[in-house]
Amino acid sequence: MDADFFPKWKSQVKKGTLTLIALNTLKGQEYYGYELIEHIKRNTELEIAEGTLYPLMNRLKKEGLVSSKWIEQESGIPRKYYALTKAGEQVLTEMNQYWKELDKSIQKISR
Amino acid sequence: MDADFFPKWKSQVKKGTLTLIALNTLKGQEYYGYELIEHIKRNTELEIAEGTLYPLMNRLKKEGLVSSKWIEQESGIPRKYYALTKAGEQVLTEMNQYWKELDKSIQKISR
DNA sequence: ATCAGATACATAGTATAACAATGTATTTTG
DNA sequence: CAAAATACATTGTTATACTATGTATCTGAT
Repeated sequence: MDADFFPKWKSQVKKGTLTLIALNTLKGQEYYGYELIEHIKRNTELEIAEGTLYPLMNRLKKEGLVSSKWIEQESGIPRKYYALTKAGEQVLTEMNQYWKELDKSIQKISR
Repeated sequence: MDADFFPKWKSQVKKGTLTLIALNTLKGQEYYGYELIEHIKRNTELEIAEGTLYPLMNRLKKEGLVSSKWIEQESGIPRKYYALTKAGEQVLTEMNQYWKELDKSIQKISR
């Protein structure tokens, strides 16, 4: 038996799930990348590697689901803030609906 | 915008999720591959391609989470039945717990 | 009787996404 | 003053779902 099965499985479950979480987090408030990672870690117990988040946001931007803008800081490194677009909101609604059904199915078969 | 985003996302969400669903389905009852696909399709609205399920079951077998045995049919092609092992039951319990927490987090941030 | 579709297994190749490792640069804290 | 935290980013690796394809048997409709 592979003792690493569970951690590997958790990593696989994140595929897709992280997108859902990131978009939901951006609903109603803008965040910059590093802040998003911290916020998600605190609110979901989920670790997102930086090497996961930045490529993810680039994909979402390319898909038109989020927009981004650089904000200069009075001191320090400028921050790139992400915001949910109209298209992003629409897709997110579909995604949340799908997730709900999925969870319902899993609850049904796992009892 | 990429109109195919949503279908592609759904496919990504299946990564890991299908393992959870397959193992839960095998809890309490044995199924053969083709039957598993049909059963899952009926109970979850989830399509599992055959090219997904058979490699998945082989992985789970290699991990020791399921066992398999061939059952000859009076007529027709023999069927390979899968059963959850003790180790599989234990891991499944962890997985169901993790999923529960994950869903709770998502419900929290998506309101 | 024949042919299409369902049943039942399986594999090879492709695409996608998470992660570790690495890199740059600045600011804060001990 | 050095280490840790902040803040961005990319490259290469790994795991998994899917399409396409292949084999073989059985059932139902014309």
